[in-house]
Amino acid sequence: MKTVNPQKSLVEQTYDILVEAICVGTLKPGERLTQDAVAARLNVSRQPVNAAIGLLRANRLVESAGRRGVVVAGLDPDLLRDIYDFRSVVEPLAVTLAGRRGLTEAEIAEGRGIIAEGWQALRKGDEPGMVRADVAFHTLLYRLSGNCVIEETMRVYWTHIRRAMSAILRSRERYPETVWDQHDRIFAALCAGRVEDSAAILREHLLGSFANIAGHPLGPPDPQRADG
Amino acid sequence: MKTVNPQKSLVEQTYDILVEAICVGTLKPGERLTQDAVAARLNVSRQPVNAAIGLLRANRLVESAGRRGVVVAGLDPDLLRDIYDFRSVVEPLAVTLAGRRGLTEAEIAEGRGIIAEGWQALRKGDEPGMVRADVAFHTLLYRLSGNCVIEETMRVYWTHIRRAMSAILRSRERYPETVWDQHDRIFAALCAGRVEDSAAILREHLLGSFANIAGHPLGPPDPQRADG
DNA sequence: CGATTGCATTTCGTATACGGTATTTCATAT
DNA sequence: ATATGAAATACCGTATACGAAATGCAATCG
Repeated sequence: MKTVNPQKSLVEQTYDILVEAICVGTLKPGERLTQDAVAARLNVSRQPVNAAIGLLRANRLVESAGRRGVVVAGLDPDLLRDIYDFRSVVEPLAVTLAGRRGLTEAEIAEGRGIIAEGWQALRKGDEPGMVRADVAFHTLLYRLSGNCVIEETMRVYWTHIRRAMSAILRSRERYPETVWDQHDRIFAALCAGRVEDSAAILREHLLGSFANIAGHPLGPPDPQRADG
Repeated sequence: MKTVNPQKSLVEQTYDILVEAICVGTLKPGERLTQDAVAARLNVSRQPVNAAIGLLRANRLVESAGRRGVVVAGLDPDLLRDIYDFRSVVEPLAVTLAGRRGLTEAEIAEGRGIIAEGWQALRKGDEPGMVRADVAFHTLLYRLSGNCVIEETMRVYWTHIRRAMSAILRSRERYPETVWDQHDRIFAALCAGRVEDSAAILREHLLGSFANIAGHPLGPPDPQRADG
């Protein structure tokens, strides 16, 4: 029979809701959040909201506004550059470690499934689907590395990457069509044991992804437009 | 004139106290912590303790024990291996970025000061001093990189590295005498602009540091000895 | 003697209250 | 019109209370 699903705490639920709203753009950069307002909106008390906002602050998704709540952090080009510099060494390490430990048949199948979903989303022009598959693909690489530090560190920073991706897609820019070809080749090389090839293609992929993001004006938002 | 030092919140103070106790070994692996006990000990209410323990849990310094509080995490050899694998790519990136942006005279002086303190601590056999200087040296590299992702990520993991260092020193193992020679050479090469040399010495340094840690039995503690 | 069940205790999540601090608004003086 | 001071308001940190959930232990049954 089915097992009982453990309930997420109110803190976790609150955090997830706010992260999602920030990533998809429902909560815009510069928008102010107070604990009372969020608590009223989500029909909980201030205590779990305080804890969730503490996590958002720690993950740099919001910034303190003195004793006037917090504001949703802007898309910071400097932070994104730091994240991509970071990725440029961490993700090749991830595929190196993954190649070293080898992939199981199930893991190979899982990777191919994610890539198939990415291709399908590209065919359909399903941009949110492409973002989801993109996240799933890179998260898989971290998991395959078997290195929990890579996995946990990147989980935090992917919220920022997702925000940038969503912002770019909202401005009607196209999702680069080379992405899934590159994902395909990265994974194929990894499965074939050609780890250095895989790492090289990954570095190229990251350079391209960052060039796409850097070429898009994500500068600090006009505060007057916070209510836009 | 001097600026007013803003008071640290009770949450921050509680977290710092607990981290310090875990790092220096006052709180031992396997030791159980409940919110009521910590609150009574520190003379605060449970609320800031709950928040601080949440951060400790997120930083893997404690582990949940169901509805029986948390336990201080053991020194996990797998986690330390993951951290050192991670460092092996992140720290060379840090010196690469530092070399790219160049060092100011003040930064060069600061680095030399830290290294001098390290040598002095070595001469005096001041092991806590050596650990502090070690932390300060690597933290300086992260800061010099100008990459906030490196800086913040490594800040978390250095609590684990410090724990391992403290455990090794408590077992009367000697602090490797090559450490400060290597720090000296890493920094000298960086200051001279020989970034690849600096990165190469750093990698060698990390291999040695990890070999030192890996060679020391840090395995999961005997739970019966939690009260030791 | 081992397994099961019921009950008491411990612990935590979260709601609410209170006080302090920072910020904003308004009134007054120049 | 501008500056300044006082008052009001908004917000957050933290204390406390309450209820739910998990755990441990003892009694009972097979």
